[in-house]
Amino acid sequence: MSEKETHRAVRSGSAQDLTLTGPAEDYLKVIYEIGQGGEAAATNDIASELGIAAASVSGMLQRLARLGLVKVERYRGARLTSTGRHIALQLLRRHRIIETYLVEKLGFGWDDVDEEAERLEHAASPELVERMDAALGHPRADPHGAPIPTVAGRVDERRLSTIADLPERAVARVVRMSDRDPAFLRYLAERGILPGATVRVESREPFDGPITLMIARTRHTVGTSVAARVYVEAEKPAISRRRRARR
Amino acid sequence: MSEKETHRAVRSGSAQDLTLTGPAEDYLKVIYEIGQGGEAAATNDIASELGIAAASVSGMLQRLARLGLVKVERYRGARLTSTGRHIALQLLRRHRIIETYLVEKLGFGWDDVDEEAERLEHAASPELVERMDAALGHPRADPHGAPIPTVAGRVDERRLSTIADLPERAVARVVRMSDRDPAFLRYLAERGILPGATVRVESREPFDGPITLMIARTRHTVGTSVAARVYVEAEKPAISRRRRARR
DNA sequence: CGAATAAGTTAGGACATACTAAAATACATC
DNA sequence: GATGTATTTTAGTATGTCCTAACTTATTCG
Repeated sequence: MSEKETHRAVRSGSAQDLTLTGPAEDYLKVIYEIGQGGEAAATNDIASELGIAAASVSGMLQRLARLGLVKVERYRGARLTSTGRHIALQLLRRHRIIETYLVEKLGFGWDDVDEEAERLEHAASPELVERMDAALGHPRADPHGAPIPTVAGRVDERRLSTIADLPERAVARVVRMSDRDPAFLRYLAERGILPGATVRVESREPFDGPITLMIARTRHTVGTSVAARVYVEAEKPAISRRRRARR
Repeated sequence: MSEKETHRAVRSGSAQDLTLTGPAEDYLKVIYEIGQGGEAAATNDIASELGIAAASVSGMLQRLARLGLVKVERYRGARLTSTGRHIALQLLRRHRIIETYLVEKLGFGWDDVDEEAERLEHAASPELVERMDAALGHPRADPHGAPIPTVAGRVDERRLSTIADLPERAVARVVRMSDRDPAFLRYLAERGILPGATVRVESREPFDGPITLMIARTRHTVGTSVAARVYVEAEKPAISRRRRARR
């Protein structure tokens, strides 16, 4: 049977018969996001990501551990169990499908959509999410380039480099950007830094100085804190490959 | 400033700067629905509508009274203030627009949609609801015939009669039906009892006995508890009027 | 009218979530 | 390896929501 659930009627958790509250789901999500590279998520990092006090996180981690969703090493941080991971991925799936739906079908701005999805993801039933997914034609990524996990919980977890990692003269394709801050997203959009765009690093100032980029034949200079939040992939341009093979 | 809100991040309440939790919103909604005719909503009625203990309602009513959303007369029931009424109407607007959207745009069954909307209405921002409303072309009623309040809080509150009120040989147009119970809605749909349908009372058995109806040239017999949950409006059919006038 | 019943309220708890303040542990550095 | 700082946990408290059990008020009916 499921845990006692006092307030919050939330649709049933995907994996088990387990029904989680909205806040509990949020913990799992940020633990997943922080712990991407396999490391444990630190209490403080979870707290600052959720905007709550570290002490509150300690308490909740114990609860999640009791539920078998995370493993906690005292003073060392938390790691998702496979059940916890599965729930987190379903939540990400929900979030990203909802975001995409709001942008594609209801005309929301890409900078504006995260907050709305943040609330809806806890209320939307699996059925609703699958219907949205079908209406969208089963997209692979959300408007910010984040990959959408499958119902089975599979997702592309490659660690991408950011513009801040690129050497001078490198050419790369923008894949994804962090999506929380609307002002940041508007800043990017104004400069054509969108998923799919090609950027070339013209020059970099030392000591984490500004980076000058060429985007769609226009030069733009951005700071490192911006550059570090834009993920890119090496261009694999079919043309140059073919050309090389021919020669 | 707004009330302290511990858990539950809910989009801001429409009227004031006041932000309510989901459960609190639900109380306002059922108090509105019960108190339609201007009477106070009894504690027990609220409790059974929400599926909780009467004692819990007493407590919550005091809280809502403190917030200025209801007026409570001890041992006599609760009545919405104008602020409370406004919030309740906005919630109904949300609920009904969401229901309509889910049916029209995402292929949900009309019998199936209430529960989903029940959860989403607490998470959807006013902006989302307005976008759905626009996408639907500003419908006046939801799929069960319930009128959608305007943003200003106006709504058709005429008290309709039900099939159970109709005398023999009466002809009426189905306007609306209660929407909670999926099985009930499927039962109606199978018999063509849908908003807009015309029904004629063929015969009624006394002592609240079954009622035989003619719907789209087919005879159906229904019990009074069904008949009492289907709201109708007098047909204003030029034909039958003319006939009577002739006699 | 007065007693039985129905309806509503208070008392006392539980649980999930959050807080602050104080104590415990870990880490980094001399 | 001792010590200072940063991180984490514990202790104690608050709020919203709900419960059961016991009490109070209202209503109904002989």
